[in-house]
Amino acid sequence: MSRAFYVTTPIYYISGNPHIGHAYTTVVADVLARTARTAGPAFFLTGTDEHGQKVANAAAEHGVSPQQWCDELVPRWQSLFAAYHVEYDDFIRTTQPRHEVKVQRVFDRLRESGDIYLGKYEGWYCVNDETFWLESKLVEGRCPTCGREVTWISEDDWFFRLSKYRDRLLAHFKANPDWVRPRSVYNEMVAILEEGLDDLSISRSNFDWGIPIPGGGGVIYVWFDALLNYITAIDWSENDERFRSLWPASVQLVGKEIARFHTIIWPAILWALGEAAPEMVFAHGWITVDGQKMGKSLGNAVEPFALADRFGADTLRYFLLREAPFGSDFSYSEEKIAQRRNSDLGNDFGNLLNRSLTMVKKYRDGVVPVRPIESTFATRFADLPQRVRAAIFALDFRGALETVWELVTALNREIEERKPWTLAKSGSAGELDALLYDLCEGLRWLAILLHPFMPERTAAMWAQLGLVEGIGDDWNTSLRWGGIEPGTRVNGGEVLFPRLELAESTS
RNA sequence: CGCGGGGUGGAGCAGUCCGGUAGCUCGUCGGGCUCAUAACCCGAAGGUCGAUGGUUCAAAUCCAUCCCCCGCAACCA
Repeated sequence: MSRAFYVTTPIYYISGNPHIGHAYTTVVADVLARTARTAGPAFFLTGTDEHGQKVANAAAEHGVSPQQWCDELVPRWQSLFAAYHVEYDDFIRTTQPRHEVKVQRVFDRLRESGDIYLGKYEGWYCVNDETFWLESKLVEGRCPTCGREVTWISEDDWFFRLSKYRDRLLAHFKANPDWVRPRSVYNEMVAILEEGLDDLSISRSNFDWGIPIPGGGGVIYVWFDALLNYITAIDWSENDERFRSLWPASVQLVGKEIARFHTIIWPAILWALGEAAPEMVFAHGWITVDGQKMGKSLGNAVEPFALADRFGADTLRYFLLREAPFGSDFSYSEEKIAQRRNSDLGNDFGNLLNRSLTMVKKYRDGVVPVRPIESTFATRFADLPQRVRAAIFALDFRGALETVWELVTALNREIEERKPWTLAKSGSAGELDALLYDLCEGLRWLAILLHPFMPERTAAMWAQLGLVEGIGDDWNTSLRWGGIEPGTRVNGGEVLFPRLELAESTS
């Protein structure tokens, strides 16, 4: 049995509320998973990262225990994903026993094998940032990030022997130039490796909100804990058959700021355990606002729930994937969302549905006419599904959508060229039948092809076409020209993407 | 000399790795059509590809220097 397509998002650190960036990554994973499911088994994991001092602090500020804090926040993340029509297969929380026992098991095994050892950590430490600094990084003896005083710390810590894997990592990068994408991130990681690696301190003893180190001696460093979620969730060390059916992951999505954890530390940990590195780590760019990075600390984070209410989740999903090449930063603005919505979704796509169904009703009493003997569309777009799918699996979502739009444009053009209103008047019934059939069939294709991107709107469209099931079926069978049954009664209905009036722009 | 990304018609971007008519979307202007969400279709205008120098028959693309913007630097996707 071949392995399932396994895609992961980072697990989200719940020191605050979710913002649109979290929805972005998760939506991308959802599109991948939905597309993969049209070809075979797929598994989509997301979740929350709940340990560490910042969570403990946030909880303390609100007068609740860290566990209570997490329990209250997790539903917000889950409802965010629901609001964006994300269907994950599993949601892991790092405070769940299924995770904690396996993290401790990893710790024990690596301590036995010698990849985790007890050493002495000495250095300058900034309490505020929870960060150790090299003497050379300090700015006038103070923390380079927050400017506060740093203190000299000397303590016994557990270390992961990261340096041991440096040569193997470098060789892995050289041998697999596409395993980390995009290229810019790959280059950056290679540069880091070429500079050399230090062993990684993986224990913390100045706070206790974390997974206890087996045998005592503090808690496990939150990143070491968090990275392991990708294998603890799929039964590593407990159900080998299941684990082997999913690991190594097909695609692990991360933000570019955490690429080093996922492409250097993570494979090293996996190798220490005797497991394979993921097949691909893709580090995407940031959504920026006015050219500035969006984030909690800047206070310019976009509130994702109100946005979904205002524009519709599917419009946002489309916008996020269409606007920029995946991997690059892109700037966000409501004006751009509205433009995409009106132009691509309303004018081109939604209006195509509307005008086509109107004609079917007007000229053929709402019934899909007889199948034409042959259709130029059948040959012209025979390879469209493969091209779309290939682009999606290459994580070129913009390219995939542009490819789909070739069909949108072709159908609009076909109407213009063959002038059904003239055919109706001149009594060219056969020709009109053939055209209307192709339009309905083309719309059926569009609903299927766009379903991974806009699951809700395409489902509505499916119903308007008078279709009931099969929108998510295997493309190999569903995307053959001529699939819609003659005699199908179309329903029509609400305008799919009503035009949005743009806010008056004075600039 | 910390690391990295970017500067292409009015706006936003692709193209740069593997030199050889500068492409796309939006906007603007003109025309067509009337099935449709003033939507759709056709056509046009508009760029010395950040600057300078170099390599070459040929540079947005390769090399060098410089200017400007931005991100990262062990707990922000």
